[in-house]
Amino acid sequence: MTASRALRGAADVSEANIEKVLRAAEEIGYVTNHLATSLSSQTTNLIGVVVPSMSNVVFAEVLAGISDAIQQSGKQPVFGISNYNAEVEQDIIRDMLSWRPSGMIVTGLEQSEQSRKLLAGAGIPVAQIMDIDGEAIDINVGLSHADAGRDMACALMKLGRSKFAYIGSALNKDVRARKRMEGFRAELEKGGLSLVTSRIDDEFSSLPLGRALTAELLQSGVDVDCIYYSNDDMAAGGLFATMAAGIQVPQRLLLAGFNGLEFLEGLPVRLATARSPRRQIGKEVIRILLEAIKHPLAPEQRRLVFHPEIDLGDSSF
Amino acid sequence: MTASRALRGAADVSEANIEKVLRAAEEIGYVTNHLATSLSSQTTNLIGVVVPSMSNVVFAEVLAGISDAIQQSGKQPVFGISNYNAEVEQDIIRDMLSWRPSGMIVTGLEQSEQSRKLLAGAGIPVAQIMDIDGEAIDINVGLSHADAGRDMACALMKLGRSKFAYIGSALNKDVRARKRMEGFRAELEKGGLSLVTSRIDDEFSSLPLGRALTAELLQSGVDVDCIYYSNDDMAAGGLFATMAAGIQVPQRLLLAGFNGLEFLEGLPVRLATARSPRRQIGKEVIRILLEAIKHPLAPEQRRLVFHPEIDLGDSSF
DNA sequence: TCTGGTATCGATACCGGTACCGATACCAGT
DNA sequence: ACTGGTATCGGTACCGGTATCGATACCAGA
Repeated sequence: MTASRALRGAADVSEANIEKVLRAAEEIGYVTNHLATSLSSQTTNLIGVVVPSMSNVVFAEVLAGISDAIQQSGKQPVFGISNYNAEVEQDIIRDMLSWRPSGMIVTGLEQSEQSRKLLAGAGIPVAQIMDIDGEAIDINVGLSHADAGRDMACALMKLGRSKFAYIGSALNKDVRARKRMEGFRAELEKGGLSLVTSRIDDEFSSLPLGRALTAELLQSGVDVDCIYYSNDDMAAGGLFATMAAGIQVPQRLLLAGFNGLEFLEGLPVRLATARSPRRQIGKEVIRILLEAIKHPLAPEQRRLVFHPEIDLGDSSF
Repeated sequence: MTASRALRGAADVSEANIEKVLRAAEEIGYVTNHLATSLSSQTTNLIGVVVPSMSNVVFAEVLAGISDAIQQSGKQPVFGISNYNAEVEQDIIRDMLSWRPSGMIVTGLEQSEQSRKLLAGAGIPVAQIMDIDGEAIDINVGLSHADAGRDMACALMKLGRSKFAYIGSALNKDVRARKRMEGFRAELEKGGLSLVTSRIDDEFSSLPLGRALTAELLQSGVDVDCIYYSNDDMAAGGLFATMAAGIQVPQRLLLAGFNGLEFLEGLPVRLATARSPRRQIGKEVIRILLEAIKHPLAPEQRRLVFHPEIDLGDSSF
């Protein structure tokens, strides 16, 4: 017991003994067994985090935000990747819960029925991030993607654009991209307009895919003056398709994406986009979750909504 | 005990009892306590994985490869991010070991003395990935970055280029980029050449940074016909700087990067690069590690070297 | 000298599983 | 009836810590 206390820096141990224990620990290369610690104390320092993908910079940055914010707290994040698959997600959640984490963070609001039940019944704070269009289990930090789509449509119409196309990918998997598209379309219709055409692929979004779909659309000869993309990667690909086709962006054709990724700033043309507060979401969800671990939170403290700022880039005039 | 056996699907339990136990478990929402399981059985299904960054697509893809390959095995990866900081890495390693994982994967060969001691003394298989230029603790899967730099220099000289510049960033942190640069320079010198100029920044590599450094170099008026970048992101940024300056790539100025990232395929010009086998490294290190967990491996089985293939893109003629 | 307070220490019972091994039931063979 | 094998089950110790609480030593004050 004295050794245990000494190692944990607890009170009620004499200096001499602390010294002795630490030296002995050093000597034998002692490493705490967290399994025993956690089992015995009935608490862990684990925070489970489930995201759909890591190749996507957006989630990489959310995780970075989480990593940073969690540093001081003594907690440790454990990451899982669901590959946009609800069943995989459910397995990951079940597995994470079996380690008795002190909190959970999952992406989006669309978990399987079983996942929701597991999370709700775990007796720990659960945060759903990125999206707020739907009903949350407990804590909810994110933005309205439907609104993001609407806002962009609104801004683009204000710039005088009227012949819109949409280019996206994997909408069946990426719920949030779909919500943006639907919001975008709804707003167009409110303005008396509608999508002239669209291209939607099953693959995941990427720069080359954006380029290919855009090239195809341009070749089809349809007359459009603005393309809304599922995200920045796709839009950047679109830019290169227009460059190859000799089309002036944004003068003749305005391209708009979503996320406000850093690499946009290096492109030949500054495309329109909306900045998603990725790092901030990571940071804030940790702050709220850590509080919730300490004591129950009021409903209004369990929800944090961000409003992404639209950046029209070179398209602003 | 019967319940324990039934839940684990072990032998020696009657059908009737299995049924009964499973139903009861379902009813009370039983979730295994992995802490207890692991403490008792003295083994875990955890594999610790430490990478320097996740925003970098390269590591995201390595992790994806690891995730995929590990699926069937019943093991579970636990990721940690060191932010290119050896002290942070050491803390992460110590913390991971305290969970008694059955294997560890760390990035690169340059760990702190203490980290190496911890890993070597953990009594589990340890794999170091990405880099092979140095001495490994146990298992080593990767490529020679020094060779990658040399090979690229060799290929570029063969194309008749002679006035070389280097543009890179954060070389003090990114050891592998530095090794490429050094290999590149060594090979130039072997060919009787040397770097005309170079630009090295302290920030992490990014497309905008590559663009800025390249623009600066171009403005300085130094006469070069080829720039070697620390990686593809930087090179892509360089491409946009040359486009803005009206310089023909690759005819007048050849740009070369490293990694062979997917997004290069969407750019207006196909830059020179060398494909790093990122997913494969992830896949193979898991294969080897899982074997090593089962039984000790001979030295030659503990080392796997990849040879990145050079792709000159549009520069090939 | 006795009492009570403070600082320090250690015995013991868990935490929730699994390994190990002995117990039990049942059946076939002799 | 007895023996031995097989299938199934459960008691007990233990994994490596921590919580709890009582024991001990020492000192100041009455």
